[in-house]
Amino acid sequence: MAEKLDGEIVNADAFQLYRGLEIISAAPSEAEKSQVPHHLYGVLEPSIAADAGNYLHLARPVIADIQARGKTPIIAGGSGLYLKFLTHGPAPLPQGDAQLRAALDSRPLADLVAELETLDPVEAARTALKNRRFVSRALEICLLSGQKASTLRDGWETQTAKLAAHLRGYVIQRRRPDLHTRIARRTHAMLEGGAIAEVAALTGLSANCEKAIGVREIRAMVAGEIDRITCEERINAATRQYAKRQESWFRRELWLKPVSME
RNA sequence: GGCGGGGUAGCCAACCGGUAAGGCAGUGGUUUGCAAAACCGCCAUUAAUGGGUUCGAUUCCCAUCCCCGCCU
Repeated sequence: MAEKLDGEIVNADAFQLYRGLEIISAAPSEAEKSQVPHHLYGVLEPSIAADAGNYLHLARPVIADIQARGKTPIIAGGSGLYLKFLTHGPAPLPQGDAQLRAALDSRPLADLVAELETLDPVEAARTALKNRRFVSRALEICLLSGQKASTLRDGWETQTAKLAAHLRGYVIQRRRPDLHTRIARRTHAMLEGGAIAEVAALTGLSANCEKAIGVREIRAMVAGEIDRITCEERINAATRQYAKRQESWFRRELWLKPVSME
């Protein structure tokens, strides 16, 4: 596609962004990368924890540069939130603060909920209060900005409707059985293709990268806690669940056209 | 062949006379700043099979089949 459109590929996968996770994140191979220009693959140290905002700062200039050269940027990847930042822009909300998060993480959820309810009842009412992440972020916005998260969000939400009309996008769809078979094949190939050595070589991972599918599973196998079969099956299961969440996410991204690969 | 233990959803598993916990997997969903994350909903009218006891059994009894352990 990139060759036909005289395009260049820009990564939109949260984990392929990192150096050292290539195998486990199924990043493009050297051969693929030499075929057509690829951007934002392996550009971050796995010790740093990037977020969607950081990604946007990285991606915008790269995309602008491609366009300035008269080429077509082709954004590829599966991190729905990152992609949405690209298409909708960032909301005027404060960036996450590691120290504050650590402090919030040490408190009981009920405590955070109570504080959010007094600080910003409107936001509390529309937040999934069982989800610590969401409660914590809402609270973080209030504490960092000194304003109500609900107010900041409302101002932005109204602008999101007008999505740039020049965007064109596709979601690849496969039937579940096929998807599951391919996942199993992919996992097997990873383990045969150096994933174990790759994980063994990783040190000082950010809490973020620690979550990459395969890291925990392969470590457990190397430590002798689980056998190879179990390791493979756990990675498969985690990948299947991830793929399902991607389907859910992209299903409501109406500008994306489904392309069935039966 | 004998003795003992056991057969509960795809897998693991609890309850054990009053009408099937939980976990995993699966499935649907939430989602603007940890997102390959975090969280939420759904998911056995049915307990190896057949018979009996009982107002009522997955739970008690009998038979059969199967599995595991020990003995021969």
